[in-house]
Amino acid sequence: MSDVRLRFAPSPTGYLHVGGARTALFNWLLARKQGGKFVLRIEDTDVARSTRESVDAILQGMEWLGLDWDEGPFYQSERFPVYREFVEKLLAEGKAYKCYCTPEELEERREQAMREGRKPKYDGTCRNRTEELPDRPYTVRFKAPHEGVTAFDDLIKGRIAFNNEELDDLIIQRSDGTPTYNFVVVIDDATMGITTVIRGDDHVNNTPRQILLYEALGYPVPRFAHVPMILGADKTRLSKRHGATSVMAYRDMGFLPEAMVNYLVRLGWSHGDQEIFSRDELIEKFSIEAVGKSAGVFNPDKLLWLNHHYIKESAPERLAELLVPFLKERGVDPATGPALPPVVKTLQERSRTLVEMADGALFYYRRDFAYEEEAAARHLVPDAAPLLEALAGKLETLADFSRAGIEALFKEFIAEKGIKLGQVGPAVRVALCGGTASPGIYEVIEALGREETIARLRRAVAFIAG
RNA sequence: GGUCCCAUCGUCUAGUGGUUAGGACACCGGCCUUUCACGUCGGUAACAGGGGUUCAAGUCCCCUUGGGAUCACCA
Repeated sequence: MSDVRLRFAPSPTGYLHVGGARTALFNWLLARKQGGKFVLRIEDTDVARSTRESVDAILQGMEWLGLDWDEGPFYQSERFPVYREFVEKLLAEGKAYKCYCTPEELEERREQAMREGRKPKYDGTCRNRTEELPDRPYTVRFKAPHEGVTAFDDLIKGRIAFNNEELDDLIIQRSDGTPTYNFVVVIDDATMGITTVIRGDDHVNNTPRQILLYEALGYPVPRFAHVPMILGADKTRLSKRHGATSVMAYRDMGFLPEAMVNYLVRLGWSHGDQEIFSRDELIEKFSIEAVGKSAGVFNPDKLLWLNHHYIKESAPERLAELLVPFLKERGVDPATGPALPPVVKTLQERSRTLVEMADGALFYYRRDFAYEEEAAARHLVPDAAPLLEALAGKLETLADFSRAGIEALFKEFIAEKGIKLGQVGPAVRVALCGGTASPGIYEVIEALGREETIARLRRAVAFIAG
């Protein structure tokens, strides 16, 4: 147990995307590794863009990935009084001031500054105003120092320094009385006792002004770790046009959460040459310092490979359960055919996703499937009919109806007939599965069961007969 | 444009001054095999460029180039 506290603070304006999920994962991992607390905070100060559905989608994504939180979710929209209090405090202490400049004036000065080649920052018109202007709308600005340097040691990027003259007096409260982002993050992280802030590196430029705020407020400055963003194949920010960006979309495409977690953590982080990590191993081995500094390209192929790996490793019973919705989507009720776990077992090695597995399982549950034309023409030929019929007869009386027993029967059968497996195997395969790509025929027969196997063999015989 | 960040195979990365620059995905070949896969063996493929520092530089420093982030009464 330690007093380390981390947080994930998404704004609920959409689903949980892979970038956010990775940030959440890093936070969660570090919290678990150090025996600290992981708090979840919903940044919904922008009431117009925030939705309940989005909050639910984010929570659902976190749950799917197995990222549980110890405190929260806290909602910023419920903490406005707290923020107001801190604004008043800064105002009273002279660390903030009321600014009466209108958006139009600001915009105009900004443009003029740009034209004259100066920095487009607040000119400080109201900074030293002594009298109040009642009845005029105002924003509250933080009085930032104009000199000196604000620096911090980023856990990922190393030391980063900014000259304070680059910063201007940021607005902490809008004219409608609501607080702004850079202010509430600081108040929240400070009052929630967050010790390490892990977030996307699009926030590094916000960090110095936030540090100044911590100092003005008298709170200790947390440690920062800015994680690089995730890119698409063309090296631009990952977006929908690169494919799915929602983690739940990956579940729907048949990915396992452990594959997603393993993929996400290895994108930007490594531990020697190791590629596969169990959850416990990650908690043990993860370290934020080992996260790389540069942005990384999201590689669907590698995700697929990892998913395939975890599908091969998973218990058939678990996979069977996860597979049901995919089967139903395809109009198959697994209760009407062979038991699912044995079926899954025949498909694990050749399925990279549950979608592929569901497609591969269809033939087990469809009795009147059409044979693939070319396969039927090549293998369901007159010569094969007596062999299939003989096989059906032998199978009827087979005592040991297991994979091994079935294989022994086939060996015996081809020895008797003086043929090779290649002369009857393909026909059996087409008869049973409808096509030429399938699991091994012994496994298929075992999974299908005696009765169904015989029925399919005889159906093929009838098909050959015309 | 200002500020800040980044830079090893196509991609994810190992590498903390001395390596035949390693692994993984993808790709290509061999083997295995009743199909498809799995597996296995092997192969192609990288230090952005230029200056320093050093006996020695992918590793340290500087510059260039290239990418990116950010500059709101959005988060």
